[in-house]
Amino acid sequence: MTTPDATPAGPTPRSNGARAAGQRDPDRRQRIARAAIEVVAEVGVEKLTHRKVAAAAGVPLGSTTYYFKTLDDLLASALRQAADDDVEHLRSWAAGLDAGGDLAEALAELVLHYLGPARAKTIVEHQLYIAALHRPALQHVSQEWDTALAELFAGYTDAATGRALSVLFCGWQLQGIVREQLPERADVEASFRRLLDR
Amino acid sequence: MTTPDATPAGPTPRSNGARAAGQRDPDRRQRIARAAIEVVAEVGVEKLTHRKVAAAAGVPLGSTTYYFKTLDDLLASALRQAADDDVEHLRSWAAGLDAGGDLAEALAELVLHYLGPARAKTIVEHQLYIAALHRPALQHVSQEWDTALAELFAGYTDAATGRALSVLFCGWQLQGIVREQLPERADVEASFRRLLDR
DNA sequence: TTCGTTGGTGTACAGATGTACAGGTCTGGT
DNA sequence: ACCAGACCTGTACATCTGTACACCAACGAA
Repeated sequence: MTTPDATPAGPTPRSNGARAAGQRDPDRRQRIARAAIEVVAEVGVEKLTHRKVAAAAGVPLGSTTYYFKTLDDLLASALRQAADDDVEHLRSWAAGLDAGGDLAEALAELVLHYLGPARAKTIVEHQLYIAALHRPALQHVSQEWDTALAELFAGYTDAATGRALSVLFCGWQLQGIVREQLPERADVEASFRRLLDR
Repeated sequence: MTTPDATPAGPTPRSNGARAAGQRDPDRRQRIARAAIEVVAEVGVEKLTHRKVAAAAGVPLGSTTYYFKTLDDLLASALRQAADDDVEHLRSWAAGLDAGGDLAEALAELVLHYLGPARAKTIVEHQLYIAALHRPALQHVSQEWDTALAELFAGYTDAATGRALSVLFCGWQLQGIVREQLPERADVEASFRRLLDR
């Protein structure tokens, strides 16, 4: 992770089968943004550097500064990317939701998914979310993120309940990521049920 | 904030009325830790440096490295200090709570306090909390923090409800610090009430 | 008084970092 | 075939960072 020589784009000017200078690579910007997310997951926001991202993305250092003028730009794109990916994931979860099913049960399942299989993703998202606190330009991305969550949940109930569900949902995530032990599914489910029952 | 010359301990070896070398100052360690909290509040964890803390605390650079071998040590102490201060604040809040009063109302009030007058404190605490994610030695501090919260709330209800209340409480805080607009007191109160009603 | 010990400071240094930029390579239009 | 411009890369540099450490001041014991 310290030396960029593991990347396919080696120091050889050309002749290498890897990508040479001048070649178009339209996805590269997004690849770099996703690599930044990866780096944040591994080392935390406070140790995010151009060089680490370049190494993780398999691109030369100059490439990261070419696509992102400043490190904050990179962080901003990473946050946006993470938010977009997550909202999309949530929508597909909602699409697969049984119409007549138990919402409290499904929400508990979702929480445990975010704290189990998708734990790394959850951690990154919270890191980026908090990083936005000192970057006014990013705050609206974070806001839209949990607004989308609230609206999604509101679709099954009403606006106020949707909001409350999203708050509780974020709370379970936040408290979950600092503990090794997952919360009891029954406890999570019961808490959602209480918000849903009138 | 760049030059440490604003501190009472100037470069003059002695003669100055300010503290000279060799003088005892038992509170200095704690003062530095609190200064670190201040710096995090201003610039975020990712830009915490020995020098900034030294400037904020009004001590020479050598002093911060004398009391805290490494920067992570400093961050750890800051987190512990913040947690201790907060738990103490919560306990005094609980002590002043009317025994027969409405808990949902009081909790909503508390949330708005953390998002209003004590907003800066809330932001720092979340920053430090998240920073602990990549520092295993610190995770138990974060855990104890919200465990204390849950136990405090459980004192008025039961263990499961206390936990749920603390989760919802953290959720409101988290979503609140990225928005300028405070949540509606009625909404917050209603959400707590739903967890409390059986 | 004398002197060892503890507490505190200023400075130096090696390493890492963000960023600019000159130059190289390819593409698409004419 | 030619060229203008877009795309991309490697490197250099000023700056900032954590940390070590030699030095000094005060205190307390003898």
